[in-house]
Amino acid sequence: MTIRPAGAGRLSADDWIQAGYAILADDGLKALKIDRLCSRLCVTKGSFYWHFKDLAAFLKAVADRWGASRDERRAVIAELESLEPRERLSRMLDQFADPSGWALERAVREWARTDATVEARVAESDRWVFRAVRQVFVDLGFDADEADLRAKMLFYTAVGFIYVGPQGQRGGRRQRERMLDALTG
Amino acid sequence: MTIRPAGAGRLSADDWIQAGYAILADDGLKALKIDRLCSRLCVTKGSFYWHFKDLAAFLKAVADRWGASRDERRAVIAELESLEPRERLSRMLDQFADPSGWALERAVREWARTDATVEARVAESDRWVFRAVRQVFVDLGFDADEADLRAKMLFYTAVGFIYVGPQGQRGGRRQRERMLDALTG
DNA sequence: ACCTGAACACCGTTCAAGT
DNA sequence: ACCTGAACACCGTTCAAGT
Repeated sequence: MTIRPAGAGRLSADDWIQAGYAILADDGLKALKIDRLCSRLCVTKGSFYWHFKDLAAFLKAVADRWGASRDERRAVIAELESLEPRERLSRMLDQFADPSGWALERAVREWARTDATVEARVAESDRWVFRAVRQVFVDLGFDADEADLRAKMLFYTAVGFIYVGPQGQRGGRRQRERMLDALTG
Repeated sequence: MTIRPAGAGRLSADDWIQAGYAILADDGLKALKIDRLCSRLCVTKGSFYWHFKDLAAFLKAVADRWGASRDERRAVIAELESLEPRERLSRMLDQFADPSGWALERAVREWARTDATVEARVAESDRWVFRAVRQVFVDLGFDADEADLRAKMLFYTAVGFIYVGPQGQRGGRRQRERMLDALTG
């Protein structure tokens, strides 16, 4: 939230991870260099190596943190279980429609292409979310095949949207609801 | 297609670009280093700098080549115009369902996140394809709003699939056709 | 405990010299 | 025309020394 002013006390590992998140979201994995982190945090490289063994350890810490934030989102979605299916779907989609995490999400998926650990985390998160979406369609009374198909359409649409960004007319929440109506009707 | 055997004559700029494609698809943009290209082609760095001004010029050449291959695909899709809409959609989706280009497609989209030129090319390609898909739904008799919505669902589903890979049961062509039936019905 | 500053290895880049 | 091989600048890494 607040940017650490230059010379405002010592840093924690957390400060480095936050800065890593920001660089990742702004300019992607390629830009995530120690020098860049240092200039952002107004310290020299030695400081980095006091907090982290090496770049790989730092990146692992960043990935762990991302995994933790995914676990939080999973908990939020799990709590929707008590809602009726159509409403549950609506709330799930709200989670994805928030653009504030898209840049980071893309960056992490990009990262996953060249890092097996990150890839495994992303894949596990995808599987969990997909199953939750499929379950909604099962709860709506569709048979296994039909639920699978409809869950795919919705899930891939959401991921695809994060990558491509808005196309065509401005849709917004209204169009999202119409899409859900089409998929659940 | 064929790998250039070590010591088999001199290289062309084209050989470098091919090697670049392969590295990009295999291990992403981060792995696209001059040293890596050289060891793949069995030459030293000086050779690279005879063919290309610098790394940026090489990357531009690779991007141009990708743009050219997109123009070819665009032409293929444009030629489908004479087909009836439902069949046209089926053929379009066949273009996307071929996994052989997915790794490169992801790599180029990843690249686009940190390169404005590549980003512009990808965005233009996306716009063109999206409009072609939307036109099919218009031709099927849907009004502008409905065609826009259905085109989004199909387009984002295709892009999302390329990123996430198969989820749930094995779908294949049969499930693709069922999805098209659902979207066009 | 946390950081500086200088040192060293690696990859992008240059260039004179080779065939 | 096309390539080698050695040189140099940059960023990841180390470490003795500072507060």
